[in-house]
Amino acid sequence: MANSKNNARVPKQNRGIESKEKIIKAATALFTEKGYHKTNAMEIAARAEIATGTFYSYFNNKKEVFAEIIERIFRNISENVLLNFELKTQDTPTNTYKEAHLLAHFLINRILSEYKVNSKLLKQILAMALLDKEIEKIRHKEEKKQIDLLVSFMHTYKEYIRISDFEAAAVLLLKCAEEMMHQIKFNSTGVEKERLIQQMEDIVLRYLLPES
Amino acid sequence: MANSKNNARVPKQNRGIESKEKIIKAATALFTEKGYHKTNAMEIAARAEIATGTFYSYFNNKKEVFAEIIERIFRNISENVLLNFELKTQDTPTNTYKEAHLLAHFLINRILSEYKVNSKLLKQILAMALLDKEIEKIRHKEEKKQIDLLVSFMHTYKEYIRISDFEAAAVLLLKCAEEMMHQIKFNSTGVEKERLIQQMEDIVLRYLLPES
Amino acid sequence: MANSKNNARVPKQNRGIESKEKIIKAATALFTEKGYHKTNAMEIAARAEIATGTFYSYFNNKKEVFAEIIERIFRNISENVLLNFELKTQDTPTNTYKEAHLLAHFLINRILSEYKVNSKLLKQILAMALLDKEIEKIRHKEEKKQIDLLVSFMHTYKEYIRISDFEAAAVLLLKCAEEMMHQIKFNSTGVEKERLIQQMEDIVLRYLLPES
Amino acid sequence: MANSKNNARVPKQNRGIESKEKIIKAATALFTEKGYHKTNAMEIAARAEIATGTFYSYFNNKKEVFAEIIERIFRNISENVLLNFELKTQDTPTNTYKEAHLLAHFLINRILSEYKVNSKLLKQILAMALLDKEIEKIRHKEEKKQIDLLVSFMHTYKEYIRISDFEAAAVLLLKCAEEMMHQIKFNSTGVEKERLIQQMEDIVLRYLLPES
DNA sequence: GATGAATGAGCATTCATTCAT
DNA sequence: GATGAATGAATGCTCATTCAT
Repeated sequence: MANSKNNARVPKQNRGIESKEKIIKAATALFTEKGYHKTNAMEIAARAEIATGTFYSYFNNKKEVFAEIIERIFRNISENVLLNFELKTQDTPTNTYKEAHLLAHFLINRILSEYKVNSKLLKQILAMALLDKEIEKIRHKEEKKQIDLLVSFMHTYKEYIRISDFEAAAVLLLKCAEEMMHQIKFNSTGVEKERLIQQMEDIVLRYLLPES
Repeated sequence: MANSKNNARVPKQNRGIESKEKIIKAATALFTEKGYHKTNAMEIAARAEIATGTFYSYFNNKKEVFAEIIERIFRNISENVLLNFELKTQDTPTNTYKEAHLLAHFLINRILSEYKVNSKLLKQILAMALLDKEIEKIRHKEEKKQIDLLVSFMHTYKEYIRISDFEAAAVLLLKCAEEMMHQIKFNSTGVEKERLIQQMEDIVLRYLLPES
Repeated sequence: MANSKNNARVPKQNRGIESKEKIIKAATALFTEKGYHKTNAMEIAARAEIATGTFYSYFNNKKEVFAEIIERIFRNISENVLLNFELKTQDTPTNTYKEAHLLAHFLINRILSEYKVNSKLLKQILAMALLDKEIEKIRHKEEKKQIDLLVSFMHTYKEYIRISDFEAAAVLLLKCAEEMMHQIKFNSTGVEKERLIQQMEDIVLRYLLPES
Repeated sequence: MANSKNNARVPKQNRGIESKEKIIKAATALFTEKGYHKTNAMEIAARAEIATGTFYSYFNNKKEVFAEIIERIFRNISENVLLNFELKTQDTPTNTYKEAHLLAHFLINRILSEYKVNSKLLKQILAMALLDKEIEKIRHKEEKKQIDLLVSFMHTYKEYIRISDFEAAAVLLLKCAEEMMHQIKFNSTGVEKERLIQQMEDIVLRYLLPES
């Protein structure tokens, strides 16, 4: 496991890049359909229409493919978030209320739009982040980015915000928004999406905005 | 899988009850130490100092032990919560502010005290609830209980509370508190426990209490 | 297997006889439903509503129960056959043709009426007689009886019969009749019962009777 | 059982074909020596000098090897029978008696020559055809072929034959011949081969030929 | 480089049989 | 005598990984 030889090939020719892409595509499909634990390397290779041996020239094991998949997903998300953030901050803000709303919308919509990820695959990612140190690390890196972004966002509007511990606030608000999103995606409690979003907005506004 | 014979032995003699307890104790230890997936039935039996066959007379497979373990944990938690709730509501409340504080403390402390569960085992439970339908069901049942309890709590103090969608509020607040607890337990972001609790309290008070 | 201790208890008290009967009844049901190989001792005991240990005080293993069951079945059959035979031979025969018909009917009806045994259990018995020496021996003993009976029957009417090798004839006719019965019971070829019986009669008459 | 993954490898390289043949050879030997039920997959693999896993890449379980073995045996038999049949019918027949004799010999000799199969293996096949639906199906397919062939044979000589229900006749004659063969092979009654064959011929001739 | 056959340790599960109560 | 819990060897099957072609 830990002492796996680090000899996974980095493809430089087109054929190699193609094979790697085929593996990742096949693995994503299988992890989504059957879950990470019930998928095995031979199966991924078969679905990717390559030989078992070829799989092992690109990845040392199943976990590496999974890691690569979630890194790509997170990279995608981060790019979208950054884009979103820049768009929002380009607008010249005029009043407090609008700012706060922006913030709330930022949180909610970003999270919602981010996780376009297939719900089954998302469950696999969340579970693996709990079970495996390496996957956990990848997820934490991503979360750190989001927190930093939110903290810097708060800084931009700090004069309109009633709280001061931006970091703790960012952690709680992001986690709360994320959980709201899971509730909606996994639909575990049966409370409707609209009601959750409305209350989430209310929480954010009341928490961040001073008495008007 | 689905067609597992429903022939798990129900111990009638003292010896049998002892064996079952030994299995659950050993399994809990191993799931905590090595995680669910890296633990196997033979190992549990060995640790419990019983034969492999004995394991399979009490449980049809590893998952059933896991299910029994978390059901016990949740039963424990529910009992504690109920106790806590009854103690709090016996006090004769005098003013709004105190009520809200009670609510906030209720949320935070309950969650904190609840999850005395070993952090590693907790991760296993959370992960399995994402990966396995049956474990998910057990967890959802528990969450439903907690939501209902919080909703009924809000009803008791409804005249002091500014919001009206108690159900959506309960879901969000519980999830947010739970996530805060996970942040503290798993210490992923490095923000200190006290700061998180303080902000959490602030969120709850601002969200629930009207302008004073 | 072979060196199993011969310590199966012979029940002398009523309770013991009852238990043994319960075991045989339960085993018969299970062998019929699930087949011999998929039935196990614990299951028989459970169905008989006795303890596993009790099973082993009456029988040394599963095969012994099976042997006892088929011995009883064969004893039953033999008694019926003998009865049938005696009834037929009491009639004072008057002409050749009638005798031959009697013989044909004897063969056909006896076989048909004999094997009232459940078709699934019959398959198990036939298979076990092929797979296991001891069961084979029990079956052969039974077949020997039937052959002897048929041979003695032929002797009684020898003046009307065109053949002389009674033993070989008995073997072939019995086997042929038995197979006809299996065809009817297991319905493998789809040829109707009546057609098979008619042709069987024809075979017997032509074979045994001289030109009239 | 029923939901066995249909992933038995079809060997493409020479090495693979060799392995599959080695498995079938080893399995045939073991089924013959020890019987189907007392043989297990690991043992077959060991005898074939391959790894357990290799066994399972070519067959999903023990039964599949058995099925393949008997299918090959039956294919062989069918080819021989067809050949035999064609040779016989090429001769220009001249009289009734000779035809009937041909038929009798066809039945007897074909059955005898067919079952060159090892007697122990034959017992296993017969038993499994009684115990297992899939094996039963394979055997029935083979029997159907033989019946059809015999019926068409009777048609060719229908003017010399006294009976009209060819299908029922074919079933009974084949079954009777088969049982005779088993008597000879398994030698259960002690009646000599020659006597049985002579009576069998007599049965067939009397049954099929009209009074001359 | 790619292939896919082979490996074999590893794991889940069963069940005939024993034996303490 | 009866009980039923305990045993543990046996077996079916999987799959990550290697390596000859």
